Amino acid sequence: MDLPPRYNPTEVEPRILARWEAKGWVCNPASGKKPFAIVIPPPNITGRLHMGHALNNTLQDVVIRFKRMDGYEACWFPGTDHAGIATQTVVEMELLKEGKTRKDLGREAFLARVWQWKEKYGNEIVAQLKALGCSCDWSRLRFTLDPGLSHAVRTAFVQLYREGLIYRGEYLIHWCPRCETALSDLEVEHEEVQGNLYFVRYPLEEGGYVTVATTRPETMLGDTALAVNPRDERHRHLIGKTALLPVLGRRLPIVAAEEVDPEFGTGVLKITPAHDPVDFQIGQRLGLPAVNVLNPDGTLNANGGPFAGLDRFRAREALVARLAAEGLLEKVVPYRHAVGHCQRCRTPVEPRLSVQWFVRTKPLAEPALRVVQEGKIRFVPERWTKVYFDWLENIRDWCISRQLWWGHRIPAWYGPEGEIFVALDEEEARRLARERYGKDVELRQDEDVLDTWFSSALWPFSVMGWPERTPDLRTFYPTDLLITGFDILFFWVARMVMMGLHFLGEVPFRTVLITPLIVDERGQKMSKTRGNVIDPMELIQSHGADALRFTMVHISGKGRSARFSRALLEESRDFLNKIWNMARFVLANTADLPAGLALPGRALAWEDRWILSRLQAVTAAVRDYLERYLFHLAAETLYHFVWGEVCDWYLELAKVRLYGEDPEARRTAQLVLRHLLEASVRLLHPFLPYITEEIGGHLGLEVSRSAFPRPDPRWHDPEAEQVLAAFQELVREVRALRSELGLEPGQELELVVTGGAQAERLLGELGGALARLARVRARLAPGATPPPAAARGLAGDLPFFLPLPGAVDWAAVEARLRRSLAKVEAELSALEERLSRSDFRERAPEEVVAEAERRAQELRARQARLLRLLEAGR
RNA sequence: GGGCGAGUAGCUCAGGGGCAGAGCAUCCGGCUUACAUCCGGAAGGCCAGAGGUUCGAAUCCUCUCUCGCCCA
Repeated sequence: MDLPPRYNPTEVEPRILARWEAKGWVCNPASGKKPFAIVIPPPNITGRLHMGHALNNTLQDVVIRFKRMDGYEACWFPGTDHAGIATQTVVEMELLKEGKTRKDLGREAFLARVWQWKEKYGNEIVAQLKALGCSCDWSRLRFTLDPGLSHAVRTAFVQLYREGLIYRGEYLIHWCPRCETALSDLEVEHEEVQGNLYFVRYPLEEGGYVTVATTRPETMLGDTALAVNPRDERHRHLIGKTALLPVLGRRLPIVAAEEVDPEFGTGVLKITPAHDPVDFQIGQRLGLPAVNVLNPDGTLNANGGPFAGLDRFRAREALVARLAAEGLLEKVVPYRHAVGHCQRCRTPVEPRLSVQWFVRTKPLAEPALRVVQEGKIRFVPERWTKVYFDWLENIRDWCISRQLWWGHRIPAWYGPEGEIFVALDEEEARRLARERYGKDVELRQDEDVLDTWFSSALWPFSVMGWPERTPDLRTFYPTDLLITGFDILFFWVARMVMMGLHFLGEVPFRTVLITPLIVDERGQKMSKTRGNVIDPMELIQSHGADALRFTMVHISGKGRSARFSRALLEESRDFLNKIWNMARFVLANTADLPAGLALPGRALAWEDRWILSRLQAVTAAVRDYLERYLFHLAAETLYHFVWGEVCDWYLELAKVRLYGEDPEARRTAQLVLRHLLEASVRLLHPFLPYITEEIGGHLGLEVSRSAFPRPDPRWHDPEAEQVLAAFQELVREVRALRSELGLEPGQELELVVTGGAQAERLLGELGGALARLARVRARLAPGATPPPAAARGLAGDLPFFLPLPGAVDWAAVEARLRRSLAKVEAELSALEERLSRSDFRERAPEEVVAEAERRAQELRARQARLLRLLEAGR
């Protein structure tokens, strides 16, 4: 067994991964084990792994591995998302390089091209997830456009339509002129931009004019009225009069509308029902016509008059110039306002009147609110509950049709007079049409596809084969946990709850864990434009997936954002190296351990009892943290235990017996070391699957399929913990004195302990350990007086001195003693002040008072000893 | 405008009514046969500010300030 002194993840990880790949993580819904299920937030097929994925999927894998080891039928359902707009755009860009557009190819050929692209690049992210160590059941890998999932989408659509929860109609929607599709409210991001407020004069029919302020003058070509607030004294007289639209001369009635804000602009509002949501409302109410002036690509249509054919922003310039020339432009003032941008391509969106499909959300939102109120779904951290409530309480209908080609085509067919036949497939639509018309008629399927999030909303059950009542569905639905970012709380989480409840009558998951957003080390959001994006695959290649995972877990406890830095990654790498060397040490020193020896029944040393006591406490804590999804605390606990206790102390203590003369004692130390190593790799496995599996291999253990340790209260040993605490204090004091006196670190000194409760034990049973860790020959001499050349110290309740050959730097010794004294006295006086107050004694819990008294007594003893040492030195 | 989060050592952050913690950085000393990706030691804090609750507040409550975010 010849392990390199430095852990090399790039050699280990691919090897372990191949082993996992060969065996798989296939779940069996009929195993009879308690199920535990997670569905993955399906990454886009266009995507490559980013830091958010790394965080998210690491946490999911931590839970799945923990549950699997803990005896659950733990199933992690993986899959990818077709991502309508994103994917279509990527392929369109590719086509553009060949000088073609999707329209040149036609729908069928274009779709063939997208599928080709998907086959080639669409599974890259799956490979990346595997590299990260994700133990998904890859045999259950799904894609949102798979036949089964497409069937689920059509089934859901048809049912919702028949229940009246999906409708079609002409409404004002958000339109992206670049993507040339409708968008839902959520896909529009508002951004403050510097624009202008244009003050335009509208001539009145009776002579004179009124001035209207607008940020989008080009839309005035679609004006069909002006409006003022009826309570506005300044303008009330205008109501009922008629204005004339500049350039086009259209007659515009001046109407009263409560919506008009008298404070904005001049207090007169132009009404453009086809291009503004508020105007649309007013127009609907007052029966005003709506004039659409925009083509789908953002150029002005025939209604634009002389500006027809111009892009909306060019048209704006041209129109403003024309108004200025005609003396109708009163002024232009700079104005900051929020403009909606397409989430995908950042193009400013336009409100546009068009016929679209919508989901009636109120009836779906109500149950989704209730299940969270009733605690059937729990958010972690809990504060996200409120955000979820706020959105659902103010929910608006969801525009689900997209004028794209890539996606689930809307299962609606139109008859000769525009009758709608919504059906699972064309055959059923034909049947419905035949029933209606009494004969076969020409049917045309709706050209549009569904919002990608519509299929995502069905994900937790569509991956399990719904609408069939599959064994997976019966066993694993509802799933237990969903881990995702807050950015898709509305897009996805809320909608899954709505759909899950509607179609299955049960929540899709019981707990929603919301992860922070990964930002760079300066706290900046990672973005391509900022150029601060970190590629997790590059990190995996340099430091291994384990190091990345540990870093992700480390920062996962944050609130809204979590800073990633390479320094943290290196810290994780160092930890891996520490684990590796702990394993190396244990393996090398236990190679001769015969099989069949067991720990129970052996005479344990203090340090054995101590570390086993600590192990059981750590095991209990880690389990508790994992159950509560407090991953960072679990990881921190293990980090401190492995490095700070096992490696820093126990391994060093074990060396005494490993290199000693007593074969039985040596065996005991070996057995404890093996036990510790094995327990450690099991505890660490969910976080660091590769290195632990590799070490497990050397122990003859397949860690990933072994049992997660359970705490054993029989090991709980407060006495041993106390003894070791005293021991550590003594070692630290001697080391500190040695360092502060500038003594040779390696030089063996004599240590004389002159008192203290644990003294005998420490010098006797732990004498060898003391010699090794503090490099001293220790002896007990109660009441002994130190020679003039001696450094004095106090460790806990143990006064001691180190006789030194030469002169002693008394100033250094004194400084140390005085520092200790100052600390003791500060604490003591605070404690005495507290104890002297009668209300403390009366009202504080008994044990707190007792503890304070015990502590005060201890401190007084310490103080006395320090004073005596200081005095003696003079 | 409404809401949420953060403010603790030089930096990044844990902790969350009863002794103020870690890692990194700094300083001093060490290649001690698991590990220099290491080991030993030291220094470093009015826990943003002001009130309140409490025997006791970094921790709970109120307000203020600063920063970040979400929704309109």
